[in-house]
Amino acid sequence: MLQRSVLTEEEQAAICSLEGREAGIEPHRDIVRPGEHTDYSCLVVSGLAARFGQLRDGHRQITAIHIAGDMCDLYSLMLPKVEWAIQALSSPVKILKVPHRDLLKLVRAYPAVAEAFWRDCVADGSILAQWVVNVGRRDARMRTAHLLCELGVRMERAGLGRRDAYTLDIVQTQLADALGMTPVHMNRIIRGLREDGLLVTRRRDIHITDWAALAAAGGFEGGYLEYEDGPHRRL
Amino acid sequence: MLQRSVLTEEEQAAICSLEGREAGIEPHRDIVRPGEHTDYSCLVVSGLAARFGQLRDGHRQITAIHIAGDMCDLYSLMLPKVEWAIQALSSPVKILKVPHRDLLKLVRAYPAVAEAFWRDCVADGSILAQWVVNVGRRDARMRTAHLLCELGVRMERAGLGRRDAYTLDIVQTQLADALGMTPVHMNRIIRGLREDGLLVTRRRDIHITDWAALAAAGGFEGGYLEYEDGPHRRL
DNA sequence: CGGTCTATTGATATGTGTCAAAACTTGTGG
DNA sequence: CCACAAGTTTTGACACATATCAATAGACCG
Repeated sequence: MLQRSVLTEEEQAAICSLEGREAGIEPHRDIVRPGEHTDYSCLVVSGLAARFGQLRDGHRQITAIHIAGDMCDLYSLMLPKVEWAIQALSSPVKILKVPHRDLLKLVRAYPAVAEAFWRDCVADGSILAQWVVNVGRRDARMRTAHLLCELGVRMERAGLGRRDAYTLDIVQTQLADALGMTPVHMNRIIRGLREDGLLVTRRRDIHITDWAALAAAGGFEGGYLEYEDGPHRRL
Repeated sequence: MLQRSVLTEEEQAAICSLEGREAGIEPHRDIVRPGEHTDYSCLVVSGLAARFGQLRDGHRQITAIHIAGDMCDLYSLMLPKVEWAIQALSSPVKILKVPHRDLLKLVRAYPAVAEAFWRDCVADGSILAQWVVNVGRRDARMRTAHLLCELGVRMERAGLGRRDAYTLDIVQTQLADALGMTPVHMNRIIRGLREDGLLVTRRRDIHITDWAALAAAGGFEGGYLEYEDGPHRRL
């Protein structure tokens, strides 16, 4: 988040001085449960977390994938009653629970920090809007390519690998849940991408052998992930 | 937006004193163009506006429908480079363009106003997350029912009608663009809902004759549209 | 009263879901 | 180090929802 905003040293120090309770969450275990009032937000320290909605029949749709360094559930600071679940994905996830009380004290003391957090929520919303486009108007192959590109760019930016070579600790069924399709179909799509020489997977490692081709196959334009400084960031 | 947050009279007055340039936008005309840096956000005064993303092949996906009273493109206050378009829907739309400069001055003078705007962005994100679920995991009929329920609740809350009887100045093709489907299929789905006695349409008026049934058909649970006061809204 | 949108309908094509089973991994305990 | 269990990936055959193409009918507007 700190990359997205311009903050003074004092403000950065204030953020870093936040204390929280560390917790390790087992795969498939809830970090946040829907319908609850939460009084903390979580920083993902390591691993992957996913936010998702669930239908009565049990089908689930992942609405966000959070990587290390993401503040997940920052939304709840403004709307404490959450309507979704957040779970650890495949591996144990380490999170830091930061009480809302401390966060609010911080944002009220430093308006620029409030704006940084606010900007973070907006960035999350921009990705969400892309996901709507993805799921609504792209076919399975495009969707998959698009998501893999998005995750690559985000991973690289977070210092977790290169955009064309990163580790995604996630299972095909979960990928399918993020892309609104069936695990079976997910598998066939991935096979197709591999057969076309766009990517190689080994274990949980993704190696995009032809970035340009994958980006083209997904209609990926990374603009929505850029957060260049506007002229009016600071007072 | 003012309904979602608790503000003092002074703060409310400050918001209401914002001045902007009024403008009328013809149907299908852009309010905001993608790739631009904007220096204002828009309040929708009357009519409907839609935010959408576009694919190279021309297909579009609506990612938000803004009704009168909505602040559209508030996102751009935090990320001025917008990656989407916002257009007027079927009828002329009246908007009020409020310069970012004034908005920033306001939020920096009144932290509670900043939080109110921030909360507004988060509310938009909550709807967006629901749309991902909608498009990703519900079939055409459910999706349609769900959206009609959502719009009903939002219309009612905005004082623009009743949840089961409101005017939606929108064309079937645009509804299809919001739901990620074909105009032809959209038409068949609406016919189905009518034949099942769930709703009646006349002109642009929607009359939901059996709210409970429509909500059930859409798996609609309005929780994500509720913004009850948390205990820590004010200092 | 003709022209341009919009809504409606039909026939057919296709992408994706569903069901079912086999092959492969990974981890665990003997 | 092997054997087994549980989870994951892969494959096939088939069903079904939705897209596509094409045409007609109706609404609205100048």
